[in-house]
Amino acid sequence: MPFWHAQLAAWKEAWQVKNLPALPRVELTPPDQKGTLTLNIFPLLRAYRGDVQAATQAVLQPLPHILQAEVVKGFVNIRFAPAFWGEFLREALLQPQEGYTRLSLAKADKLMIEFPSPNTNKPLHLGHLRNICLGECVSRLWERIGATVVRANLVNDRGIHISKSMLGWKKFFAPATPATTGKKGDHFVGDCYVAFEKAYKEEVEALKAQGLSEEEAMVQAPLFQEAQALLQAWEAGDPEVLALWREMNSWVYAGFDQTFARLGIRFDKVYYESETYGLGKKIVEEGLARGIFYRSADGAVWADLTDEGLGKKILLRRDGTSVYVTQDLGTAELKFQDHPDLTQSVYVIGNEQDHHMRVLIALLRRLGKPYADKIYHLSYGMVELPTGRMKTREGTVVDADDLLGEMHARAYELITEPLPEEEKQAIAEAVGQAALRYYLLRVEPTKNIVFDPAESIDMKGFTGPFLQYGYVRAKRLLEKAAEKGYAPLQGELPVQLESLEESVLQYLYALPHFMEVAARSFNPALLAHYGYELTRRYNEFYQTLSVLGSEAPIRSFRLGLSAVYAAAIQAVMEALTLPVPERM
RNA sequence: GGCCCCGUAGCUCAACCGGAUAGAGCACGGGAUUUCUAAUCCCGCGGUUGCAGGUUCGAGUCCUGCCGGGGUCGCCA
Repeated sequence: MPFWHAQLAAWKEAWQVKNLPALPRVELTPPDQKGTLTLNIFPLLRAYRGDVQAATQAVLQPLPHILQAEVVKGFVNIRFAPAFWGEFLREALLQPQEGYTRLSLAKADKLMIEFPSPNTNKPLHLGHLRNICLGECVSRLWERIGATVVRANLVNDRGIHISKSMLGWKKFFAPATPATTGKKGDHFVGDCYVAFEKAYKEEVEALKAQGLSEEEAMVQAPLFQEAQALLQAWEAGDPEVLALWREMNSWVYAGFDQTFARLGIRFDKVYYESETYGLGKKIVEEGLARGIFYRSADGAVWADLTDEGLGKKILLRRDGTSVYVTQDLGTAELKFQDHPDLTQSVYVIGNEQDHHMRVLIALLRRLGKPYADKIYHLSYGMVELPTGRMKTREGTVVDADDLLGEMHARAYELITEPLPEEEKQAIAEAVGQAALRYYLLRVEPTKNIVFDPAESIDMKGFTGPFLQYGYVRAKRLLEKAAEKGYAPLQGELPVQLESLEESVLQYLYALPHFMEVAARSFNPALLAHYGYELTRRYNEFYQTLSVLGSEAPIRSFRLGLSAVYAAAIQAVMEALTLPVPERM
């Protein structure tokens, strides 16, 4: 409901006093109709026996400053008088932080938001960037509406894939290091992993040529056997294996930290699966003892979830080592040990793991964990190439660092303002990232994104730089006004407003609504579209009407409008994780 | 085969609890700058919302079936 929240509360109250059957829906009036807000009174007509006049009057009575109300079918379109907008702009300007762009709606909520949880055997790619943008954006949105947020990263630092990169290093790279090769640590380790996969594939092909099936070949290949032995040695605590593991991880972390820093994200808490899988195993043992799980003849431990349509799930291999879900059980428990007062535990994970997450929640429910129902899987679609999925082994992965560099270079080319080199670099970084991040956030999380490396990400139109540009122009306008001694919202208000002004005001007014809905629905795309539409309207206003050149009361009002626009779009960009440049 | 997600203009996406004539960007064609940054603005072109039923004052939205794409379904994470 796009009523600025404080006013909405008063209005709702007035309604409850009347004891009417239903509140009318409040919507933004569509652009082709005259008005700012529309009250949809269709649902009320029954109570008023089809008397549109009576229903309209009842609805309008508690609202202040109505200039005009037009009834079209079941819709009551309201326009507000300049006095209303003057009040609104003043309040928004007085408290751009607490009252307008930051809300106190979710003070009781405390969320842990887990992202991006990378594996430590390859560098970050475009899929991780989508994950990071979503996770950080959702975190900021909830903070904006008043909640406490704990950002958590879960590092998948153990498992067969790690053994593979370790073997890859031993066989093909040792004793080289990132330091000796000058390569970024995560990329270096990624190369080790790819080298392993290549050699492994060759072994599998050779075995298949000898008549083995694909499945047999994959298990019997010497490199795979070696990797498994390495994993067992790791779980047994072999000091030599652990030392190499630690060293290679430190290379990867140094690389990740560099990319995280460039993206401006940090975590309140980092979990390592190497530290949580033990707890996971313990939970499985307990479940086994309580008869919730069972042991098969070969010694593996299972959960039977067939009655929930989730099939059977292995929890411990026959050699006793843990699998993915085992460590996730431990991590889930640990999160609530660390923060017992969490109201929600959010996992930002791709939709390829929808099934896995359902299994995890089902297992926790069976174990009687009260937090099982506080888990929310923020599932998002894949970032695909026109040719299909990105695949490490085929070298079609779009590397995060490469893409950031490319965006920076392209943004740099577009800078026309004469500015010092250092500032140009900073702007290029801000604009490049905004284009990339907006591109990833403007699509609803559930949908797949097709990224075509041949067609670069746009900087014009429905893009991040579009929002930045609107902001920069508004700020420069305000600066120039200040130089001339013009102040916003001084003296009298204009007698009547231009429709282009009302168009901007309508959207400014709706900011808190969009902020709240985007947060609660975990859907940044809503705010991305809001920010675009708001800026589109402001640009139209800016392009068509003069601010500095207009008469005093109008100028002052338009400056107020511009100041609130700047505050609003800044808040939107911050929530969407877009950098906010002052020039471009 | 079972389950999950997706299907809207040539392409990329919207449509807030079911609401008014389904809207933007890109691309394409035309136009706007003696005035606040042209990464902007204006005009034009572009639709059987995958198909068929159902629910109701009203369906892109909800329900059923089908078609197409993707994901996933006991020992990768």
